[in-house]
Amino acid sequence: MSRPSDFSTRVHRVVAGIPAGTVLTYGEVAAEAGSPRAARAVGHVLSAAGEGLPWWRVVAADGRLVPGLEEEHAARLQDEGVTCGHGRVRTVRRHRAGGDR
DNA sequence: TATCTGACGATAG
DNA sequence: CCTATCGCCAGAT
Repeated sequence: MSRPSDFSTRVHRVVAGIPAGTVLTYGEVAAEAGSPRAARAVGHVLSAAGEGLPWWRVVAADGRLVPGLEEEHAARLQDEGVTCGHGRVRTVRRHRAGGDR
């Protein structure tokens, strides 16, 4: 069957598996998808993704939110328990223990 | 098939 | 804080 590349499917699967209140970085998602260097490709996939995919749970490595959708992104994150500020994530509940930095 | 673009990451200045 | 550069990958034209 035609598949939109294993990557896009992998990314969709990973992002859809992110628990609420948790945020992962593009690099983390890319690594989970099978390519730790495909952070850029992940962003591309998310931009092409539609509803059903919690793209807002994916943020940049430096905590930066999506350019152009900072309001939307921040609103959704805060709705799940993530605090944001100035287009940037504040409190992050990473899927990895340890806390934030 | 080639080229450009982009919701990236890291380093350097 | 900012911009600039390199490296990486997938999608669109």
